[in-house]
Amino acid sequence: MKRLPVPDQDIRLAVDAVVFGYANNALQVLLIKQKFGGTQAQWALAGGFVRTHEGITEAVIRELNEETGLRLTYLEQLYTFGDTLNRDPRGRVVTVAYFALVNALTIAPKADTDALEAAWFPENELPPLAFDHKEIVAKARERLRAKLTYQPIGFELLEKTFPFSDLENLYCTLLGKEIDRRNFRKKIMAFGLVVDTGQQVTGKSGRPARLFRFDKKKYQQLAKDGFIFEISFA
Amino acid sequence: MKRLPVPDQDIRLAVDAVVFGYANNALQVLLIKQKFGGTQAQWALAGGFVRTHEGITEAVIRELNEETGLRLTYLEQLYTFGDTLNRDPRGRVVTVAYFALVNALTIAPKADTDALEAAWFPENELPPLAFDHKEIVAKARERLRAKLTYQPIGFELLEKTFPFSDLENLYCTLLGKEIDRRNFRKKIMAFGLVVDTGQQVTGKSGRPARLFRFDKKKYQQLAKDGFIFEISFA
DNA sequence: ACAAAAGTGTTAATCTTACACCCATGT
DNA sequence: ACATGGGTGTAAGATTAACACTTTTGT
Repeated sequence: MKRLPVPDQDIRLAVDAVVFGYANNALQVLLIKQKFGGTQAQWALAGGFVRTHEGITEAVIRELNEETGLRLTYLEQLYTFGDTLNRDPRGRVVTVAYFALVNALTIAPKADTDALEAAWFPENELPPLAFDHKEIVAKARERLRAKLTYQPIGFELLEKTFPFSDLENLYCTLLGKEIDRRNFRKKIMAFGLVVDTGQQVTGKSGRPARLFRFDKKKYQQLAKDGFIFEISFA
Repeated sequence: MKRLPVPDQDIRLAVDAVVFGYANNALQVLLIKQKFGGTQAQWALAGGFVRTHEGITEAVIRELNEETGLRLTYLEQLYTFGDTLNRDPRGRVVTVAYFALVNALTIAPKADTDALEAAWFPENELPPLAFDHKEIVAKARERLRAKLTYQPIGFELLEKTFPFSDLENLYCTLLGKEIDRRNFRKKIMAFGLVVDTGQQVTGKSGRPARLFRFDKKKYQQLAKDGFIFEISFA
């Protein structure tokens, strides 16, 4: 088979991931301290260059694993940043950004690989970021806000079983709105996708909370038939 | 300034555009007959390789202009296809796909440039497509369906002034639903974004239709303040 | 007994749906 | 006069929004 012509191009392809977690009633963003730059090392998103023989999604998963060992609960492509020619001082780099969620802020420190330091920052206390990563985080934040209202994505930020108030808080915090607790519970429960595990959680002050679980299988079943998890607020 | 290291990578970056038009009560897709392949030349999306010193959006616009001379009414990034290593026989090619709309199916034949042939196909009569372009079109189609219900994107497929029935038809056709004409008109009019131009269009049989116009400026103003053009159907 | 958080129903208002006839023009 | 597509209102049903007190535990 004839090898068809391919153009000369001096463009690198990278991937970056905006990983969100939820802790202390606040949205947290995962950042990595860059290797290069010495004392001026900046914080940046997890990511790196795509290898010639790996898919781009494969590449993000690999980079995230190398840098943090995190176990993701959700991953989707976000947007490709390639309109700015000098986003990266190393040359022309186009990056495919991903949007990821985790339900536990556990970073496995891996001394043997390339990450110097990985840490969680509350979204309103982000340090200065490398490249155009601030813009990428903003886009991811917007995606998160939007998806919360039409996909059951909030559950991916909570542990498998959770008290209902955690869910309430998550929605209030991430959407920046006060939400009527009674109406919220009614709406969520009406889907029939959140089930009572029977367990209770005690320990804190106040009445013990029951623990709930999101029935993901049932959701995926329904989603196939065109069901949309949609929730709106006053 | 020290030149930082950049990896060896043998990946090309391309852009492709799914351009939709609306004519004869049907959604139309713009396709280009590929230059290479001789008698086996296949139809494909408009697109090509990104140049080292141009932005990716710039690249789609350039390619579209070179190949068709089309005047777009809407353009946004769709998705980046880079998980399949052999999507392109020429080697590892990652493509950033764009989603575009036009309100007139006018292709300027440009003999001097690279396009052999460009043509519109109704969405249900697409020929076999090159690479994974079928998948890309499917994704764009899905985006179109989704956006129709929460962004005033349908207007981009109509001429500047249009009879209301065109808008009705467009929604019915593209969403594959029967829509109550009275309710539809009420909902659309309630936004206050579609204004009567006072003109009428006659010529066809039946009562003459008034011509309307979408007030894009007003929409953009409202959109800044968080307004969402949302429309749902029974 | 009190503090702290969890849990729960009803009503009014709004929005959505279903539905059928008259109007203005060309032939 | 009739055929063709354009234009319009109302009533019943469904959904959403507003609102406050009781329950269970720990201290």
